Amino acid sequence: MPKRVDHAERRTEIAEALVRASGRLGLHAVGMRDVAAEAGVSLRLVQYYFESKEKLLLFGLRHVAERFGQRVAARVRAAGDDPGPRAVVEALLWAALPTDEESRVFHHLYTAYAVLAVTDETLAAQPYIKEPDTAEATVTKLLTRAATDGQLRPGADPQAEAISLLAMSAGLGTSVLVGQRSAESAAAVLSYHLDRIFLTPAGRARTQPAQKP
Amino acid sequence: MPKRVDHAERRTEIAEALVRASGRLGLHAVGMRDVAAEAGVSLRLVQYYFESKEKLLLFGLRHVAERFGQRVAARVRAAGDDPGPRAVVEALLWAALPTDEESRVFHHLYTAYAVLAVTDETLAAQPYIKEPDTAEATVTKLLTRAATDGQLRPGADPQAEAISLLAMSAGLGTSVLVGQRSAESAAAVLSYHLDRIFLTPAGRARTQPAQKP
DNA sequence: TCGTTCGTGATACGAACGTATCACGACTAT
DNA sequence: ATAGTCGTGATACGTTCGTATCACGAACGA
Repeated sequence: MPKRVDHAERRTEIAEALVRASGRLGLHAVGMRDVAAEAGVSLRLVQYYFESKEKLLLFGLRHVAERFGQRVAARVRAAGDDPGPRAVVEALLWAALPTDEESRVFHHLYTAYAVLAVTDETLAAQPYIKEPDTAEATVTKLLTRAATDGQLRPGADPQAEAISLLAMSAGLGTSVLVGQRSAESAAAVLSYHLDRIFLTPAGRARTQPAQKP
Repeated sequence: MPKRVDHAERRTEIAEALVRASGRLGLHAVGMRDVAAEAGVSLRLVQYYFESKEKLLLFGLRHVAERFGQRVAARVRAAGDDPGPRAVVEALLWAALPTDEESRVFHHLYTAYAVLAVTDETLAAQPYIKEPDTAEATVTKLLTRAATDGQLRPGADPQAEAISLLAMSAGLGTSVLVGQRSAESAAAVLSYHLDRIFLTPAGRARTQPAQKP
C-alpha cells in the first residue's frame, strides 16, 4: 500500500488556496481551476483530493472556522496571564473584527457561506454555522463571572449582553467589510458598550483610547 | 414612435420575479432563464428590458432597497400618530427583523449583495449599500430627541446607541436568517436593550411582552 | 523482481450560462 | 396607406464550469 504524500496536509494546502482565491475573487466566482492555479497544482489534483466541489467547500468552511477559532484563542491568550473578564471579552471581540487581511477574508467567507446556507441545506446542516453558539456561551460565562465579582452594572443580564455584543460585532464587522465604516470606529462602538456594561473601565491592555465613531 | 407597454412597470415586474427566484434559489444560483420563467415571460424579454444581467441585478438591488424602505416607513406610521421615540425606534427595528417571508427575502438578498460588493466594485459603488447610513441618522435623531426630553438614561450617547442598535439588528437578523435563533428571541434581545437605554419602558404598541432569549 | 496501487497530467464531455442573431406581427406617425 | 420602429419569440453561439476518462511514472509489498 504505497503512500507517498500526506493527504491531510495536501488537503489543507488546497483549502488555503481556496481561501486565498475566494478572498480575491469572491466565493461565488471561484472555481476548481482557480483553486488549482492558486495552489500551484493541476486541476486533476484538486479533484483527486476533494472528489467534488461541494466537498471542497465544506472542508474549506471547516478550515476557515478552525483557523479563526485559533486566532481568537491566541489573541485571548495574548491578553495576559489572568486578565479581568472585560479584557478577555475585549480581546475576543477585537479579534473578531475585520481589522487585517486575515480577519477580512474570514468575515467575507463566513458571510458568503451563511448566505449559501440559507438555500443550501447541506451547508445549513454543518455545525460551523452554529459556532457563534460557542462564542455566546464563552462570553456569557465571562459576564456571569464578572457579575458575581461585582464588576457588572446592576440589572445587566449576562446572556442578553453576550448575545448583544456578538450580534453587534457581527453587524459592525459586515459594515466594516463593505467599507461603510472603519474598523476603528467599530471598535470604538464596542468600547462604548463595554463601558456601559462593566463597572470597571480599566483592564484593557494595549488598546488605543476609544474615540468617537 | 409607438409605445405600447409601460417599460418601468415591466422592469418592476421582472425585478420582482428576480427577487422571488433569488429568495428560492439564492442569488448566486439564479440565472436569466430562472427570472424569465418566474416572471412568466421569455428569456428574450428579460434581455430586452435589461440589456445585461449586471443591470438586472443593479436594478433589483435598488428595487429591494426601495421596497424595504417603504415597508419600514409603513410600520413606523402604523405605530401611531405621535408615538414616543422609543415606539418609533422599536417599530423600525422590528420591521427590519426577518420575521416574515418578505423581510426574510430582503435580508437574504441584501446580505448576498453585500457579499458581492466586497469583490465587485460596481456593486460597492451603489449608494444602496450605504442606506444604513440613512437609518443611522434617523435613529440618532430619535434618540437625540429622547435625550433632550429626558427619556434617555444619563450618559447614553445617541449616535453610539443608534449605531449599536442597528448593528445588533443586522447581526441578529443574520442569525435568524440562518436558523440559529428565532425571530422572537432576537426581538427579545432588542427589547432588553431598549429597556437599558430608555428611561420610560412604556410606549410600545401591540408588542408581545419581551421574553428571555 | 514484479505486480499492484498511488499520484499525477492531459484532455475530453455534457450541461448551463450570458449573450447575440434573425424573423415577424403590431402599432403609430405621417 | 404605408413606412418605420417597437415588442416578442425561437434559436444559435461561444465560453466556462464541474466532472469524467485515459494514460503513465513511481514506489512499495510480495
